[in-house]
Amino acid sequence: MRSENRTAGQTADRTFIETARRAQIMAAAIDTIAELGYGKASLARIAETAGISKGVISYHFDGKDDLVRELIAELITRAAAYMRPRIEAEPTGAGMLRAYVESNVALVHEYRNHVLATVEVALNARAADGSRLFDASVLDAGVAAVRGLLASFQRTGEFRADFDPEVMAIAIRAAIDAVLPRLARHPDLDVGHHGRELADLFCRAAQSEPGHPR
Amino acid sequence: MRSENRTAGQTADRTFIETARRAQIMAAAIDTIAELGYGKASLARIAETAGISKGVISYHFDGKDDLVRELIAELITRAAAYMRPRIEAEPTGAGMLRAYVESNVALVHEYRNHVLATVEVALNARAADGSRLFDASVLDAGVAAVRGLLASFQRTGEFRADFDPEVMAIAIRAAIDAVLPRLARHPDLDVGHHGRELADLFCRAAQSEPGHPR
Amino acid sequence: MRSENRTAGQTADRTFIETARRAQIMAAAIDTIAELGYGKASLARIAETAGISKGVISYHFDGKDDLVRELIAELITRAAAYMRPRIEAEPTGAGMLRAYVESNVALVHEYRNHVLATVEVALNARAADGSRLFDASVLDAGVAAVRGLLASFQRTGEFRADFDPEVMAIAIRAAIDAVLPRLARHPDLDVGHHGRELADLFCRAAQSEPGHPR
Amino acid sequence: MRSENRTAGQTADRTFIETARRAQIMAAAIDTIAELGYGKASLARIAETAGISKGVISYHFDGKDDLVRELIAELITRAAAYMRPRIEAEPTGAGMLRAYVESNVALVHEYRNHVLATVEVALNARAADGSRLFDASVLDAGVAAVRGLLASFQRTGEFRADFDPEVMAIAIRAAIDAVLPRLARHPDLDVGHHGRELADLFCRAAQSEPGHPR
DNA sequence: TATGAATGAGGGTTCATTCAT
DNA sequence: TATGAATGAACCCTCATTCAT
Repeated sequence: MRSENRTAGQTADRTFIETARRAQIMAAAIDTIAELGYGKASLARIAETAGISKGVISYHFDGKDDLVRELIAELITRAAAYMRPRIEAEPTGAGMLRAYVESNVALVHEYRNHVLATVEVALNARAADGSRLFDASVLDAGVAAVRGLLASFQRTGEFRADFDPEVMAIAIRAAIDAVLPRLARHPDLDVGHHGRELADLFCRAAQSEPGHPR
Repeated sequence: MRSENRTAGQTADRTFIETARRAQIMAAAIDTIAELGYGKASLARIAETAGISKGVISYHFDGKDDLVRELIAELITRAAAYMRPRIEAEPTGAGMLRAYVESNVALVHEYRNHVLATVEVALNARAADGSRLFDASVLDAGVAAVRGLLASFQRTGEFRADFDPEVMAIAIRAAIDAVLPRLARHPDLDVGHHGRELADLFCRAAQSEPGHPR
Repeated sequence: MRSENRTAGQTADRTFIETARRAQIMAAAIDTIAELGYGKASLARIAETAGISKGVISYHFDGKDDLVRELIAELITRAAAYMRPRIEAEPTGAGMLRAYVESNVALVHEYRNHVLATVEVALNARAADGSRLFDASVLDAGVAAVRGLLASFQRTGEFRADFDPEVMAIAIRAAIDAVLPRLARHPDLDVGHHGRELADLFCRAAQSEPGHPR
Repeated sequence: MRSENRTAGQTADRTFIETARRAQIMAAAIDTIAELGYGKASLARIAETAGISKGVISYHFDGKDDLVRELIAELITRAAAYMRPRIEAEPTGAGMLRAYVESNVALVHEYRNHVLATVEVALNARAADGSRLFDASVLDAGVAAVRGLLASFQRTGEFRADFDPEVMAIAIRAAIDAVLPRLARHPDLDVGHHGRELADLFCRAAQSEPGHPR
């Protein structure tokens, strides 16, 4: 019944009530971590937020690590479902890059607490020996995707050939990730404007010609 | 001898041995936090790294909060000393922007663990009630400085007028800050190249003309 | 399940086992404080006395302060239940005064350790800044009650009018409170005799007439 | 040089400067204990009050226990010097009793902090194993002195024969000791009035005849 | 004589986890 | 399934004491 005993395909075996409980607990964890940070988000507080007893969490999840692991996995799934169609609908490189940036910023806006919690977990969760519970493969994957996009349109000539796609990919991801803490402190941030400005910025930096962004 | 009793000017009152011990403890704290993260960097472990007893830290610092506060303050001091002359030596906006980015990246490279530790602390240190121990004013200050630089050269016409200097400032700071975790995982990263590429990127995005970066 | 979340009425919500544990812990605390004094009665020692782990106390009580607060509250409840009916059964002022003194002395005798612990706590418990955790309102309340009794029978003329009821009330409470440490050192003290003698003493001092004590 | 190596007679051997230091430290200890209580009066705080380093105390006294021992001893000496001549000047039993009570109350008033500190120490100072550092012999001695006074005038017939001098002695000491905490909370207490009232009270209770106090 | 420095034990508290019910 | 109960380790901090200078 604990998730450790499952392979991906077994997810469907879960009872309705168990699925609901897990969702409830994860939602509580997300909000608690988003508010208090990973370090202060004890199981006791998460349980309190969820209005359940502490033991339930241990029952449904294989410990705190398992809980946060699932939390991250779910955000990734959501992000892919949200962004991929928007990107793939674009024919040009600039369009795809713009779609990537804007849809990602929108995602951050929409799933604010979830993203916040994920970042908290990814940055802070550590095993007993101090090693990172989540290596940076998640982040690396994001960078790699962007780099691939950039590089492929460098090859078509739509993007300049004289920039390092790796460096720009890192910068793009960083700029997107920076929206979150900004948003946390300035809740009335104009997210659409911010997304468009970022897309402009990187399109202008990436495109070959004198540049007619947008 | 605790730091709480001191004003800035009193720093000089410290014994030679106390200064040495404080430096030793801070160095140990920096390395420990950089390696294990803020959450796992207990005073016990810091003391172990320093090869001293746990109580010594309490003797020289007014608790863990005081220690990390000093740690941050020192990095800021170092950063200013390192970057400011390099920036102010440049006559043009593009030069200053480039100097800002490159010197900051170089700083991150040179004081890697110190920067890592500072970021860990700034992101994670929380009070008992969950509120941030260090508000984002430090980060905001960095953003504000860059935005000021950008805006002033927008007014001179050297930089384009049609971008939001706030958004670009955020992006610049984010891109620089992203070097650190990258460096942590790829120690052989070509920092000089990375810094130049970033400078190119943002100069190209900011400058008015068809663009002749560098 | 911590007491902080309860109002007075919620006491009944407690599990049977929790009620039992709380009682056990309080009993252990009472004995430990009575034996070692407040200062030496650490949670570790109290837990040891109770034969449980230290954490259990934190589980059932909201910290040490909460534990000792409850301890005091319970003694006050017990004292009132014990003394009030005995006092109110008396028709005359001298009778009430005598009942007050004798029943209080008897109470001290019967709940020796509990009273000892309460006095230890009331006198010694301090907050981190040195301020008293329990102000003297408890003691003042006792003095005020006695003073009221004295004054009311001064008005009826049964008691002399030429003494300060405040001063005598203080003396009465002090004389009663002094029984405790005496008892601690001389366990075979004749408590009944002591109570009667004290009652005689203060009746003789208070009564108007040439005095026919008892 | 530490006091452990001294017999009573060696006190005179002390350097002038040492005597001064000891007095300074004791004064600081008295004030600190009076303000914060024994439990919170760490050597560090006492040293801070005295404006000296912590080590000095360890140098002049054989640890904290030794310091507080001296503190008590000195108060006893002072008390005897203060009260004895006043008592012995009285010819009658009632006069002596009155002188005892009033001079003792006056002493408490005059050496308020010193008495407060002594009480704190006597009540709370414990050895590592929890045993009292100061047994109650000090207090017992006070009770015994009063009991002797009462009993001797019971034999002369000046005092009634039908009260237990032990019980009354305990009550008298307790009433006097109660002045201190009262005074601590009501600094403007009329000490002279309080002392006279107490003397009246006990004289009236003790004297043989229909009672003409004083 | 006096100081600053360092220690190590013990303080209260929080926490993830386990377990019987 | 879910709960309350209990544990024990680790946390930060304070303290009396020791020691070299």
